[in-house]
Amino acid sequence: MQIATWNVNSLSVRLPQVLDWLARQPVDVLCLQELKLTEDKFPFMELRSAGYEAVAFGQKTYNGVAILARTPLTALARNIPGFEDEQARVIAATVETPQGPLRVLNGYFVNGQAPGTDKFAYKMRWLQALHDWVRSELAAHPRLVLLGDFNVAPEDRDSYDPVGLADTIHHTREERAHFQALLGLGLTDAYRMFEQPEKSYSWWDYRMLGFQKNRGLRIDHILVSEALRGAVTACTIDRAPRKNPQPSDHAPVVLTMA
DNA sequence: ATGACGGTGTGGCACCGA
Repeated sequence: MQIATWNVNSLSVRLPQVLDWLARQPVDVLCLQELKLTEDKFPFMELRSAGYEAVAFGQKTYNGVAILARTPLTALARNIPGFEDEQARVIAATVETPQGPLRVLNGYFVNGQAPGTDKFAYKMRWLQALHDWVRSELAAHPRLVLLGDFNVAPEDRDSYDPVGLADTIHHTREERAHFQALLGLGLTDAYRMFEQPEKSYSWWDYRMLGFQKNRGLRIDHILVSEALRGAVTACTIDRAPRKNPQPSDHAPVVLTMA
């Protein structure tokens, strides 16, 4: 089975590309971020016609997340329980698979703007709350994936300019420590389970020919629990949609499991 | 140092993203 994550930067604009991508990459589960729309505007019908049920947690203008699946989605959760948040950043659901239930936690992690700002402090609080929640989710659901737009480049090799961008947003010691803390719960960065091309990124700035020059960051991730790790057979970044007219600035990341 | 690109809103630019 395949499960993917894609920050679409406005689902209203990108829906045709999402449908086109699903037609060519009929993944079992697709997690979306940055819907930038409310649930009353979510394209449930169009996705159903394409063979996908969906659950969505939306917001006007900013944020918004959804899970699409070919099979029913149950045990829905919105945002991090117990963490007051005005922003729609997390949706979780359980998907039935031939191997048993799979818990899917889809997050649009806080950007954080710059160290020292209120937004960065919010990012730190948010990451701590996420960590505590993921620990309890893992205890209840051994077969679990945590995926989405993490807004963290975990290592220097995940950035096109680790020296010039050292200690800037996505690259700080604090953000990376939070990423490592998630791995410390028993999660594995599926992309790094395999040999990958050098300079592999999942996001490129729209400006200054960022994609053409491959000036990007790997900030979209799929983490798998210990119970799933042995079943993972591949993890890839699909750069093709970034070449579309009117692309999202992010590319989908795809996990394949036996 | 700044802006560059793209999306959204009730707009003629500002804000946000990463």
